[in-house]
Amino acid sequence: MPALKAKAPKVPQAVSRTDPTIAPVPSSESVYERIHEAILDHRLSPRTKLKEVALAELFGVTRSAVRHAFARLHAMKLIELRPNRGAIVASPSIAESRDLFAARRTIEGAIVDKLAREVSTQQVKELRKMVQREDHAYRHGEMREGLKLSVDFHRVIATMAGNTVFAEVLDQMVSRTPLVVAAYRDATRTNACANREHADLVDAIAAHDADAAVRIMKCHLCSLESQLNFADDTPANELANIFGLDARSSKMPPRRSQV
Amino acid sequence: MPALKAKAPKVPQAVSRTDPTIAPVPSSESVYERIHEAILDHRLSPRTKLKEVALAELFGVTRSAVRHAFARLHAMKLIELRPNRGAIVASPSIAESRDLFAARRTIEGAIVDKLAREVSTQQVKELRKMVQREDHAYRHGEMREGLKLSVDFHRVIATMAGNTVFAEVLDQMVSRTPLVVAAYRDATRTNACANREHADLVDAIAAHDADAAVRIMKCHLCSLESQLNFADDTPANELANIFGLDARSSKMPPRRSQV
DNA sequence: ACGATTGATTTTGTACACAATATGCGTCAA
DNA sequence: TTGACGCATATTGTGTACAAAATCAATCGT
Repeated sequence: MPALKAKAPKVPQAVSRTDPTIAPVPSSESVYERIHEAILDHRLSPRTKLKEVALAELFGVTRSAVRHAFARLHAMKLIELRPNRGAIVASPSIAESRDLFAARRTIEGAIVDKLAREVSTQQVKELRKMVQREDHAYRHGEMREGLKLSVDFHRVIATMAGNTVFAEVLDQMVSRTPLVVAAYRDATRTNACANREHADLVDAIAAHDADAAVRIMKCHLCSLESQLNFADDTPANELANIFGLDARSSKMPPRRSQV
Repeated sequence: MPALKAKAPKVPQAVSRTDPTIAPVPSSESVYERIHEAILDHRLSPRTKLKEVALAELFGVTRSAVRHAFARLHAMKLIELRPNRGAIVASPSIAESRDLFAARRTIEGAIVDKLAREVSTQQVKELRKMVQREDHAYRHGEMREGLKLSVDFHRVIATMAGNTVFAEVLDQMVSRTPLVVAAYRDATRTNACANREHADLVDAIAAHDADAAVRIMKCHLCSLESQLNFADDTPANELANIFGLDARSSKMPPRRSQV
């Protein structure tokens, strides 16, 4: 099995590190980003096991790099780190998901309130451009790109509001939301991330109407949450609930796609 | 110098790990906790350099353990990790400090609002006990213990409110606050962490008066913030401001106590 | 035939060695 | 005396080897 790894123990450093023109970034950074992105656009489902060696070989880095990336992903609450049992992508519970949306409502409410009062015309222009690009993506059926832009929209608003602490906190929450959606998406409903609401929000912000902006933002988040199915009335889960055990661990075959 | 470290390369694992009665916890955990506590009660000042080997020897662990602890402390924004230049305890900027307090006001506002509506008599009893212990500590001049209890009070309130996402986020913010205080404490003012305000807050919560509770909490945080000195009109800092450089790095001798 | 047990294999945890980088000091020239 | 340069030292970064633990499979006993 370990057939393609036999070299002299010295000169372990890749030459690219010494050549400043090729790769000046620590290798764990790219691993972090790639996993982060994969989780964001639903290529990695909740509960998927993340094996260190498999990922290391896949990305052409060492296990240490993967491990560093894991530490950061865990800090962002995107993966779970089970002692001696490795990492799996996080699977937020129903309660946690609800808490997340509740927290987003109050934090993003505060953010748009602040932004609506202080926004510059330049910023409004940028926001309109973002909504337009998002709209374009959805119209052309580029769901993945649309989702990314839609997530970025929330991040940009948080950054524009100018409170770095809020922006950091919200970044984590926004990153976690796709996991919630992946876990509880209602298959019967279309999840088109209501682009119209983003446009309305920008209008309210542009008009410096803080109250309206807050209302629209909270409404937007509620509408997102309402598209999810927290009922979970499959037999397996009812049993799990009855005996007070963890729900998703005993689902059908919960897509333990090994990578 | 490396006089007391010469043993066979095998059997590197400490025996305590194999003996379940002694130390079942990963060694990095204790390092994390000890540094965290030291930052919390001002034994470690902002900008203090944290050397890996020194800490490893001090705590009797390996460099790896210290490194893991650093990763977590960085995720909590308690230390800064400068590539190739090691770790220093974080020194929040003035803007960041203001943002932190602003964020705490809206988040803790939301938390007490929720708690005031749902609190149980049992929880009220527990809160009263906490205020009492805090009061006791301050009356007996145990400032360090009082500070710890005062911080815990905010954490307990967040936990009681029952939103885990808020509780986690607030935990980070509460942990960062002592750093802000350490950096900008006004020497001329007494920083007795107004115990009276905690008692009033519990009264409002017990009375299910959400509006009053929110008002008192925000007022409490404003009062904390107002005890700080963000003016920073020392000559050194004026120069630093004029040239757009970081303020605290050029202060007198900013206590670079090496540990 | 079913469940428990043991051994082989896989997978994670951690110490350590060495490389890369930064820091501090002494020297030298202007 | 001041500033720049270069060497010696100190400190951090990372790959790798080995140990501990978990997982899986086959066997055995009931």
